[in-house]
Amino acid sequence: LAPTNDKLELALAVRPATAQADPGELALVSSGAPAEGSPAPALPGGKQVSVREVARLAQVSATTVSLVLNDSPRISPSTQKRVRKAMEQLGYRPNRLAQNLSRRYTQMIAIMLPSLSHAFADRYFGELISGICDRAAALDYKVMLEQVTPESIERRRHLDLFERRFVDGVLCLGNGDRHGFLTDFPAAGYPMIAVNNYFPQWDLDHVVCDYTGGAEQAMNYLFQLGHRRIGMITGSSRVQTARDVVDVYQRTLGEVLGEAPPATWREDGLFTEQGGMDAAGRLLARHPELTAILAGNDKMALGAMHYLNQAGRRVPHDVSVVGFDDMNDAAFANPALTTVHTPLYQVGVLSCEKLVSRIQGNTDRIRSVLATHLVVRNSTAMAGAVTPAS
Amino acid sequence: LAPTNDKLELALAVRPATAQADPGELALVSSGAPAEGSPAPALPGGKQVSVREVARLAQVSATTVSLVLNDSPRISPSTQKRVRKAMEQLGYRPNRLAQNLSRRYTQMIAIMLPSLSHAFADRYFGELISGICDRAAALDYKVMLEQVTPESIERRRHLDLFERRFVDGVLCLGNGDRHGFLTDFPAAGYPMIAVNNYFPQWDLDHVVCDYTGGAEQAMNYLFQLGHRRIGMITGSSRVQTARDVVDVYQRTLGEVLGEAPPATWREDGLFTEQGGMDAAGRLLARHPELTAILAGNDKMALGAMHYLNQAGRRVPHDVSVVGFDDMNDAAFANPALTTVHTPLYQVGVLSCEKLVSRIQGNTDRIRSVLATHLVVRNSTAMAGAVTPAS
DNA sequence: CTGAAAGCGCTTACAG
DNA sequence: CTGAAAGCGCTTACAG
Repeated sequence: LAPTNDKLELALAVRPATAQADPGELALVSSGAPAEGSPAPALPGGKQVSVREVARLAQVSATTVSLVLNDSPRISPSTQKRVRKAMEQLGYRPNRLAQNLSRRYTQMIAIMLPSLSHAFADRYFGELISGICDRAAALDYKVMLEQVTPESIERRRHLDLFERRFVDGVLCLGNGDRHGFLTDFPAAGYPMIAVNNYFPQWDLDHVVCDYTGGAEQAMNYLFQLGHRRIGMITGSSRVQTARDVVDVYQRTLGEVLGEAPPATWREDGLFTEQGGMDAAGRLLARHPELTAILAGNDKMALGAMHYLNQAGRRVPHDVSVVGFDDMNDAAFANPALTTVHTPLYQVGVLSCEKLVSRIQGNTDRIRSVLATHLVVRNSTAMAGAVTPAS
Repeated sequence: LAPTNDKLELALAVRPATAQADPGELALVSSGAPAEGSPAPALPGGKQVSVREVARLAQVSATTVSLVLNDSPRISPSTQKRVRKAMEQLGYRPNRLAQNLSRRYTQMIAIMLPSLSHAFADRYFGELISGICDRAAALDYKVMLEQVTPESIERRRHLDLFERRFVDGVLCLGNGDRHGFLTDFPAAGYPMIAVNNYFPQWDLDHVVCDYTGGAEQAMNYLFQLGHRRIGMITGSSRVQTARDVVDVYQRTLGEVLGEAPPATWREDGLFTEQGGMDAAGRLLARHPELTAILAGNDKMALGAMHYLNQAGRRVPHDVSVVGFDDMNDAAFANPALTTVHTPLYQVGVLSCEKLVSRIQGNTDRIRSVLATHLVVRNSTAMAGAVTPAS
């Protein structure tokens, strides 16, 4: 917005109490404010202008107004123009509630997440939601935010969004194997897509990042640097994509070592900074000979680095650390974090797109996988002058 | 959810294609699935059950059903019971669209933010939104997410949410002085609250953190540590709360020094990690004698620490750094960041609460300020064996 | 304490 | 190409 525009808007909207500031400009603008052509939006309490008013002014029926509103080709250009002018003149804005009630859809979708406290305070969800919202806006869908609680699931209220006609479709984020309620949506015929997780046991529509491919790149890179004693901080074992990363870790390391890596090289980090910090502590207390750590997400990686710093072990000289996700601040950690980039924003965009196409009748199965790639920064180095085997 | 529950839900919802897995359990459960008493939610395409159906079954009028639904005291306990049973039996769910159209409100609010790309990928917004959503859920309001673009403002479409009856009120986050459109809401009589910023020039309702108080604590702490040559990385100059922090910095430092600190001790960091990193670079190139830096938010502080690390200047030994916000990862930075805690989650909660009370008729002005406090961690130390004045 | 009727503001067959 | 009428599924005076 140019400053000029701002001032104009301000002047139009300013309250009497503050109107004395800068009288020159205000006078100028306010004389133009009640101009003939300017739309007069209904104040609350005042009567909303409806199709009827428009119809009267344009000398047509309400039906015709509605058809014009919906770009029906059946209306002659001349009446169309007349109707549009009337709408303009009255500042007519179609009531979406009424439209929704008549049509059979709402042009609204919901983002559904588990009610972790401070759920959105997380870049992980933030990126996904950003992508969803941007795409939804482009497709002229509105988006609702819905937190699903254990209690709401138990009472089967998670279907309310559909049953009470709030939305046409739902995008589910942050779910794991415990969330059997997800299957209720397809079972009832309601459009749903699982975002950035998938469920082999339920065969749900989903859009995910390629965690397996990313983990392979990360492990290969560590191998190339000469690392063999590699620990892992795992995320939730109830999330398939998290298990995928562990599987790759186990398989590739097993191949390189010639035998399965010991289970004690793995620790659960709960997907949090604190968890990652604690896990790193347990891991290195038990196995000081580890030269590298793969973490299931960046938050755990940052927690691990925090521990290592405090414990006086230098990253990457003593221990290399690799994260997963490439959150915005990974690049600004000390040292900057080597991590697998997951295109979460794009996952959001694509899932929104797919959901809308499903809503609009497309019945293809949705199994989208977006590529990931390793981003090498400064938290990894050659496995070097390291402690002898303990 | 207990595992048992999950399994039950799964079984109910499972598709034929996958139904062969674990036949024993499925058989058990599926025989119970079509039980008599269970509600039969309308499938899409199938007829939705309406007040009329309930009325018929309960042998009353639609009016009565509606009154029961709205807990009117005018209905006798006996018919009330009868109607409720009918609703239960039919799995009746009131259509919210129809309710909204009849009533004069929607029980929906919108969170409005500027369309920064990846807007939500930020803990700052995340905390606020979490607070808003939690409170809204408790108050039985739904929340919509709306990104406002320069284009939508120019076409005055930001009022659409009200004019087209999407929402009853709006919460505006992330705005600055350029966003004159904010005044349009109160001017049109629409409930709006500015969240975590305020606008002396427009006198809008708002809920904010006490940035001034927080900045005073931070500066006093630095003074106590012996710092005098303190640089500042500023946020946007178009945001009042950001200006408040700069004002405190200038005023208190001026008092201590006996004269205004040089303008060259300040640099703009654009509220981002990268900006903070660059600003720190410019600042210390010009003024290597600075012993401390106050940053307008944590992201800039982390950027500054990243620069200092790279430049071989140790935090806090050589340079102390103080942030603002206390984002979740501040505690896990290396070193852990000393910062001013801003209760963003609570700001979200309170603004939602105030908005709803405004919607429900309360006309008091809203000027809420929530206390902030300094959190001392490891990025600050005594101004010690430092370079002589240059 | 309960019901018949009108209305919320659109859309959609149907008829012409 | 256009309109009268019914309908979406509720709520709300109003009457009794």
